[in-house]
Amino acid sequence: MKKEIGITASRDSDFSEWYLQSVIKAGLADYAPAKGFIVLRPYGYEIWEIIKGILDEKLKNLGHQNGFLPTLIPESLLSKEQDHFAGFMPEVFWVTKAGDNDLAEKLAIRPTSETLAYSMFAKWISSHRDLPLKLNFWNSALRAEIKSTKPFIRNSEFLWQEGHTAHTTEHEADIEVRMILDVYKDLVENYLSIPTMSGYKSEKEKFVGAKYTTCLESLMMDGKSLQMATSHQLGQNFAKPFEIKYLGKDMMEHFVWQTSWGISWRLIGAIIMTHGDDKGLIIPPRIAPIQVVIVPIYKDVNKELVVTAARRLKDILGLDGIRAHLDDRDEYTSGWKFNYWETKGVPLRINLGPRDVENNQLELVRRDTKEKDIVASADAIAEVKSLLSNIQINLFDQAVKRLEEKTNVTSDLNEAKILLETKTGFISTFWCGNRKCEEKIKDETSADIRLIPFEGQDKLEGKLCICCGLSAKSHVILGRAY
RNA sequence: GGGGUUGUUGUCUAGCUUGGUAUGAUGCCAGCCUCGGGCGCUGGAGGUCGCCGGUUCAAAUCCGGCCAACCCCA
Repeated sequence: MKKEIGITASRDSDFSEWYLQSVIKAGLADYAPAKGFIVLRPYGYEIWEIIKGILDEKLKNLGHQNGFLPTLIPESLLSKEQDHFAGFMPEVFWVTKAGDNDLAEKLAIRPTSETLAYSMFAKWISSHRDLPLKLNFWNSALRAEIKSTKPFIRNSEFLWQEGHTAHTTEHEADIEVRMILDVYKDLVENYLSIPTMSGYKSEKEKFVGAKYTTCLESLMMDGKSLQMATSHQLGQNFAKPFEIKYLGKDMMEHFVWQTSWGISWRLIGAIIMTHGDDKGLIIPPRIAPIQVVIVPIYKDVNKELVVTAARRLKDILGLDGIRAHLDDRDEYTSGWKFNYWETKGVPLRINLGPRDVENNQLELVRRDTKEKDIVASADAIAEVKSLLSNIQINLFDQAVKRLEEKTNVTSDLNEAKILLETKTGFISTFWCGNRKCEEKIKDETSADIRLIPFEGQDKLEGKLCICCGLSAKSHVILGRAY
């Protein structure tokens, strides 16, 4: 009350500092001793576990199986696909020694596991009966980030999931690519409450080694774009150097068609940058480690009464599958706890004091709108459930509104530049497909072609490239990206 | 890759211009107080002043190098 504690940066005037404080003060993560690395603390890890649990189930339902790959990759293996190797080279960490002895061959700490996985695929696949092979790996990847690190968004090591599949036909791999992207879209939109745009990456921006890349892009509160997920059609680019071949029904040898795809803990950063406010996090209910926190309010004389009622309430909610937590710590005042749980982004709070116990009622406080409501104890479960789903939807709707407001249409490069500076966000426009233009757009506006949306590619008649004015080949979305 | 800002106790910070015993808050510990929006009181512990070197009788302070974090631009 008297002092500025909690988050001291304003979201709208100092977004970067606000983000940092939100992450640290909510107890999600902390800086690690080694540069560029962070430590995931229990609260942050719980969010990751929940996201992981949801996605893992979806992937298994689609017939994917989990495995685990080693962390080190021999240089000769990593370099087998040349584009891939050249693309990752600048950020690879190398292991060159074992104790005091130099290694005969350098070992790369995996920046991604395509080469590892596919050296194994070559051993495991020999018949069309072995296909499709659909594997998924929950692990970490290391890519050296020396400058511009940001917790969850850009670090030298990150947690992720990488899926790797092999198929008999190109078409089947195409379908896998899109199906996975749909799974990701469902996860991000319906669980994280973050609207996404989906489409293809340009040739310049696609995954190194891929035939094409599809992606989900979302708009953060500061108007910058964040890549949420990618799903790649690898064609036979890896199958050939790795000799992943099978004997088909036609008695002939064929190379497989492959896909790879992933999401990372970046999504946690996206949640913060999409929903947070000046008090800190707001976590969508479906992925909140604590969905409802109960804060008892009492004096010495009625402590027993209130805490007993609070315990009972917590148990009742728990039995109904609601992740409820009772903060019965005696050393903090209720007012302090209100602020504490708001910073941590718990979507719903129940204030329970002597007055409420006496009147068989509760006070419900939503994190997103800060609205307070008194409800009868008998209706607690129904009210909590309805509010949680309401908050889930409201967060999504708010984000959709922002996305719409911040997506501006123009076919003039100068205007695009002005819009990017004044209104921030996305520019919806057209492009001739020429890489020179793509680079010029970046030079002039600092904005990339974030994606070539799946939608709207059939209305190109008479549309001109924003850069060169020649007739357009694609509808594209420009944005400044993380 | 280029430029800028900043490093003082767990955290934030004063002191640096003009060299001389390290400032305050918060947090932490013990006790009291008891809670409807970061309560109050008393006492206590906590420091290689980012690191290395130089100048000096004396360096948080001046000089050089290095490291790290953050910001802006490519």
